[in-house]
Amino acid sequence: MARRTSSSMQALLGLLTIEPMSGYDLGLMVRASIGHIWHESYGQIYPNLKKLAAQGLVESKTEKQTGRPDRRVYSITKRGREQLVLWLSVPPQPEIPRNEMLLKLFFGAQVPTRILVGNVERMVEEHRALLEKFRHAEVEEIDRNPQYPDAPFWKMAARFGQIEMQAHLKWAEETLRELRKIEKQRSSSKRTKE
Amino acid sequence: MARRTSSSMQALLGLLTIEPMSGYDLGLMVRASIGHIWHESYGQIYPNLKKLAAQGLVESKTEKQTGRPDRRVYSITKRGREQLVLWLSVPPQPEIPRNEMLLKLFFGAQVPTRILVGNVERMVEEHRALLEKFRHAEVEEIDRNPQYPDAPFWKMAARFGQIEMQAHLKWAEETLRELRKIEKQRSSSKRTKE
DNA sequence: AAATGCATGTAACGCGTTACATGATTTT
DNA sequence: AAAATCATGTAACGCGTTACATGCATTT
Repeated sequence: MARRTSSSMQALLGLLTIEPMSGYDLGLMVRASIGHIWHESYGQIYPNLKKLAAQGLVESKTEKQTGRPDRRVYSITKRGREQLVLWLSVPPQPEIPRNEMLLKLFFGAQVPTRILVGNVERMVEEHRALLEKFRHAEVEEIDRNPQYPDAPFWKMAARFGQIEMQAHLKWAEETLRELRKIEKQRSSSKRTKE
Repeated sequence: MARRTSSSMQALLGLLTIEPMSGYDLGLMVRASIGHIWHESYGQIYPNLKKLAAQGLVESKTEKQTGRPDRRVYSITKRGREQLVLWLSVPPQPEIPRNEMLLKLFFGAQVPTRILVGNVERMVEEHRALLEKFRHAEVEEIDRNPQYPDAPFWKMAARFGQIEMQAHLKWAEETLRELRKIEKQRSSSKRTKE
């Protein structure tokens, strides 16, 4: 049996402690606010909300809206909170690493250096954009609720993202310098061969 | 259709550029040497090697051994190398984040602080152990082949791991301080209530 | 007129892990 | 005597993505 505690459902349960939300809202949230911590696709969200409801961990009511489709808003139940605390008390399993960019760099000797340079440069751009986006979203969210009991924990998670990204950017700079050195060496060794 | 370029097979193909290896060797390698970059389980490795062989991207020969089971050693073919270069030239897709530890911290208000402290402390221990392990493995591997064309790229990948882990440890220290502050606040507010 | 946003959902499929099976040898 | 190491493999299952379906309202 492949038992894995399905952290997907627990994540949804946790997010519903913040406030009642629809599946759509949850999707927006993982995309906009906590995207650097956790991701869920809608293909996961909707079925899992149903399952949570079947287990009595959340309950839903339909909100009629004019002009747009009805919203099915979920809120966490008392039993849901109890279940969440259980899950939160289990030590998190460490990440299993699968960094495609690093792997491709690891095999870098097989391809022209400019491809690797492009990869790293693209990563830098993406990182800068993400850093902006999440810093913005988090600062807003935290400052909107100054005395909120969640605020300090959100800040810690946000800090992780910032510190990690800074480290990645530092590495990227260092690596780009190295790659350009290799590029020069290769082109000069080509010249001496001719 | 869910087409995902199955980077698992490409990873195996890439590793076979280093030297011919058996499935068992590949498993050892991802566990010991490049474990912070990439992971594969044996349940993936063996079937994927078969598929690669069926496509003519690798070829195998059986090595008889006395006393222990025969080894099926795979080597990459010319077509395999061509295929690998194609894959290496495709921009890597960014990681999809799913950090269980961070997520649990994000919901930290729901549980006693000591649980979170425990989680972070466990992470620090794991990180220190990994840092040791991989630094060791990489230094060995790189220094064993000083003039090897792969060496500079392996170094870059190794540097990534080091820089990232340092950043994580820095964050962990900072976070432990914060958590202890919160712990004190909570216990003092409990006293004033009594 | 076409595209985007709001909103919920299902089906198909691929990927990956875990567990199991086998069996000899060496270490504890 | 039991456990670990070497070595290859298969089967079952869960997780997650992608693609598709629907349909109205607003924006371009």
